[in-house]
Amino acid sequence: KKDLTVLMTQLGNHSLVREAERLFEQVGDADIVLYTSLMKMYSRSGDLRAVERCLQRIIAEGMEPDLIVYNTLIDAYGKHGTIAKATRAVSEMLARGLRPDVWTYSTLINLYARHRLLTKVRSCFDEMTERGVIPNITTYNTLIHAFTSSKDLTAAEVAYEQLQDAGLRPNVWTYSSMMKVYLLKQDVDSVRSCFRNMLQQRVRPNIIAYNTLIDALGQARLIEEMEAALLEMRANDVNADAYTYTTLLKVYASVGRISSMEETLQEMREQGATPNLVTWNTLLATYGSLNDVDRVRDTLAEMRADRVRPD
RNA sequence: UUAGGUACAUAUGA
Repeated sequence: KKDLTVLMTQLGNHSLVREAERLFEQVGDADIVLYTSLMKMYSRSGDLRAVERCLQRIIAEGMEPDLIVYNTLIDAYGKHGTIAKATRAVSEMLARGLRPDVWTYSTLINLYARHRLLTKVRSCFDEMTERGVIPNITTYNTLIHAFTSSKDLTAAEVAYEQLQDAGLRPNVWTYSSMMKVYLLKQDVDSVRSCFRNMLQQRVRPNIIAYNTLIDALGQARLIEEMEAALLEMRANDVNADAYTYTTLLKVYASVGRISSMEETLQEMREQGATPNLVTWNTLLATYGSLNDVDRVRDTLAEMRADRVRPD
């Protein structure tokens, strides 16, 4: 039961969801924790109706939905539903005497950010602090991302300062987010120093931090340094993923190094990374911009042979 | 059982 609980929170893949459902029914006496992870699984697979059914079942079986159940529900509405539904879930939660916590507010901030409602993002943060709920590092990371996606890079930098003033320590998510901010400002020096700062603070860069660094160096046309970063990443036992390779393909294409791009695609397959839709689109766009119709045709055929559906 | 459940970051084109 414990294992299934953990497993389900990591699933979103449709065939595995069906498998997990079977196991769930076999377990029988599901508790609220198992139900919550089932909700998250459905949320990840985008099945909002199934998420709602979980809540109904929890109630039908005489259990009291707790704060975590509602936080999961609100997040599901934020990702796949409407703000109105999320707001209703908050009211329902309050009616049950549950108090929104730092997770609830961070979820709501993220929800408003996804809907590009920057004013609501700010008012939600203010409401949180007024009610004595202390923002944590994830709250600030969410804010930084919210400001970044609405192109208010200055606000993102202010939030970064504020989190440190509040005595919080940036984590790898924070550093990656700030590297993206500097990348968008085309300030590769700041990207580099942010990465170094992360190392200095003994925060271990993960694949996302490296990918962001590689993208920034590539966009600055610092090809040698980008390749050095890739080597350093591997030396630290971080394996390149589809994002890494797609970024490399894009960078080589942008500097007209088509053969390097093709070698990289080859290497990608040798390393067992699977080209995805974005990878194929990047290749198609490259050959398309070169008016290389034959290559476009070949690439499209390869893509289909790989069972990737063009969008 | 001092166990298991919820929020945040990276690549393409429109």
